[in-house]
Amino acid sequence: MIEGPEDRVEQVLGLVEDIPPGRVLSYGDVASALGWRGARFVGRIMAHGAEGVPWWRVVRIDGTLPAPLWTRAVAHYDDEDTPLAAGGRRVDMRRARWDPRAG
DNA sequence: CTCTTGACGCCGG
DNA sequence: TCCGGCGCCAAGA
Repeated sequence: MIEGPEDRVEQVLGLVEDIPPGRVLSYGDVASALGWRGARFVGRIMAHGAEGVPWWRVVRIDGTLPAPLWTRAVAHYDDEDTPLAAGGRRVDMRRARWDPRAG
């Protein structure tokens, strides 16, 4: 199976769409789940082609997102009852982190 | 080809 | 807990 850049984008977006409401994955989680180690590369894909996918379900390892994005994401977290921590300033990774293998 | 730029992550202080 | 520094790796200039 030969994988080009296009396929990798498809794999990332496909996995992101599978994340259940109220749960999240870190950029690194997405990368390792697909067998890579470039978390930044996942971030780059999200920044460029994440239209149409639940982008707010992919956060940093510490449960945060860049300020401008966090502002928009909070509304979704409220909808999906995503567990937050630190006074609503970050996702509670211990409870919200999803295991792609367990499904 | 070299240098800069990130929706990242780990390690000190 | 909150920065700052450094490594990482593909894309663009």
